[in-house]
Amino acid sequence: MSKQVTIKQIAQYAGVSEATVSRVLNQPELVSKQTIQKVKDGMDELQYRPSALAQSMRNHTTKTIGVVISNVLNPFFTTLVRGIEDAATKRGYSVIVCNTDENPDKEQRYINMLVDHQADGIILASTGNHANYHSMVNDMPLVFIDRMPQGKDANLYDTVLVDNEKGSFNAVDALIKQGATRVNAIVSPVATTGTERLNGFRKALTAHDFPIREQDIALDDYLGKHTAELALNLIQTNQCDALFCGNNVILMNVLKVLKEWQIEDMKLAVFDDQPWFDFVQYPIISVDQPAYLIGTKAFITLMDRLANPDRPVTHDIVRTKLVIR
Amino acid sequence: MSKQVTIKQIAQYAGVSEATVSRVLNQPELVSKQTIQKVKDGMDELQYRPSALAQSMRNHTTKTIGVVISNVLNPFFTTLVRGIEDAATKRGYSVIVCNTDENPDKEQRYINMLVDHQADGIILASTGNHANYHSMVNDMPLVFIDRMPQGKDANLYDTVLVDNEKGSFNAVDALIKQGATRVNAIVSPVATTGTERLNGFRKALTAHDFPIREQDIALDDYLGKHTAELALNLIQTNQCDALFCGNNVILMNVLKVLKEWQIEDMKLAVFDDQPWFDFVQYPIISVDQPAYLIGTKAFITLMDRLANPDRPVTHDIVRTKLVIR
DNA sequence: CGCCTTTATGAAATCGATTTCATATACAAG
DNA sequence: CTTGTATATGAAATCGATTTCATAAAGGCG
Repeated sequence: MSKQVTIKQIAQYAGVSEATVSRVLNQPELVSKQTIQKVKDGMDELQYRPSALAQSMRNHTTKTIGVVISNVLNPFFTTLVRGIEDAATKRGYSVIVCNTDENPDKEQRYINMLVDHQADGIILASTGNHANYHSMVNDMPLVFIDRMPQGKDANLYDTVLVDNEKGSFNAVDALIKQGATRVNAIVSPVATTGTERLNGFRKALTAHDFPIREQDIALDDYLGKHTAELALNLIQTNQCDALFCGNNVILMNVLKVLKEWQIEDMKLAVFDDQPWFDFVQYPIISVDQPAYLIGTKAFITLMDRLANPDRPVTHDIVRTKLVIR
Repeated sequence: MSKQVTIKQIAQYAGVSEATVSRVLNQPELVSKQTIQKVKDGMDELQYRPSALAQSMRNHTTKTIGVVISNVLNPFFTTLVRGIEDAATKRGYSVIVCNTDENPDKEQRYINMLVDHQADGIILASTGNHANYHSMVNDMPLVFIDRMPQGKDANLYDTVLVDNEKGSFNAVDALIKQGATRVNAIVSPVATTGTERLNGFRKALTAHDFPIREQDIALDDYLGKHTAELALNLIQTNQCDALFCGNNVILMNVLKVLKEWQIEDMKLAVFDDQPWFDFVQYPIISVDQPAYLIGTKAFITLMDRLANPDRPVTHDIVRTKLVIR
């Protein structure tokens, strides 16, 4: 702080103007060999590092992007974030991560913050409750991940999503093929993913001529406060022998119930895969989403958009993989 | 980008100087009621948001901190980061997360980047290979977490750590009390934590009059490429009946080996606790670190330091909790 | 009514870079 | 020796805010 070395001091040291110092960094071909040397000596001597702040100010680019997700504690998002960060770092970008906890107000605040900081773009797993993103971000590029954007601006933006319906279909289909006779579901109604996963669930039942009973479906709240209760209710009143969980958080809560009530016989399927599923006593069927890949793809999409703001909107759907245990 | 509304336009709209607009935001008591109203109308009308960049430039504070950890994919660090972010958000700070993958060069680059961006401070889980942090960060406040700083600058900085030795001691002690007759260990030699955890392991053995055999100890590399191999080797050649794992990543790899080789009888203990340990067929003994708390404490320590740069260095050690299953 | 203090405001400097425009020197061609 | 063209450099404007300093108007007091 006190010791911040500026371009001015380098100029002074080398006996040249600030413009020349700047040129040494940005267009050295315009500067004579000897001057370059003098300036570089000064930079080494004084340990000069240009202020990224001042550069951003002048250049109108911060080399920073925002990532707005619901929660880094969810390993799906963590992996996704890591994918983004690795890609970003390679291209000299920094990443600011924001957790919305599925709270639209928080999402709003974070987006404002990112706009204020002039992030070059935002990658967003939307809570889905903002009608008008465009007015919020003011031409800043936005890439939607994981959840479909909603509202009238929806088709203005690039997306990188997974095929929730198909993934869920496959998982439930596998449950039934493994002999399940009554499959229940717990999904989170947050954003678009819950609905789509439920559609897959329904279609799989139908494909096997199973009746669709609404009491076989429970809608979880995001925070998971009542998941255990809901699960227990399904299990006890419906006597189901298989449960489809809409995400890894739900599965975790279901496992708690099973353990607590010592329920040994239950077929489980879940959207999203985690390494530790291998070690659980139940043979968990899971839909593996390429979270890391979604991250890198989203970043690349964002870069493309920055390079070419007027190119047509892209909608990328990445493939899921069914894991049967 | 194109539409960025500046203070100038508000000034124009309200027919006042830029200084006055700025005062409306920062010292409204100096401005007359009517003028405030005019200016605020302008802000609403044009949807003005001050450029955080320009403010940072002028105020020499970015309201941004850096968090440098080895890997967000490690749930311990994720939880820690979440603790930091929640605390930071409450105080209006943004967080930039950086993954070093235990690579000192990456650490170096990220710290440089944060210095360039004039972060207000850094929270750092050091790889431990930098002799001279002070020359790198140039008076920027630094809080070390998880790992002890090393080198000659070590005692210049605030720390928030856990008692690795005691935690490990308790875990190994518990293994033995559960009947283990030969306990082996796999730890990561990265940073200071590995050594400390190993010390705890040794002391526990000694306390029970167990001999300490060096072939009972394996040093893992961080990336975990050879963990499985090492584990298998310990198990097969030493015929151990209990394994102490230095962190959750190591445990995961050990579980893979046990599963692959269908080894059912193995007592396990691990430093760090994860929710899913509850569902694994082995009754895992774990040392629960309050990761979230470490995060919030680190952030608060950083804020204290910023508020009072000359206050004495603090060394906070948070308590671990033994979880026996 | 003249002087002094408050109150309200603006002009200009500043933060640390980049870039445009002007200028000075060196060298080549006529 | 003059003119023209590269080549190398600096002065000043700029990015969008904040703050100091100066000043003008308004109000209080003897």
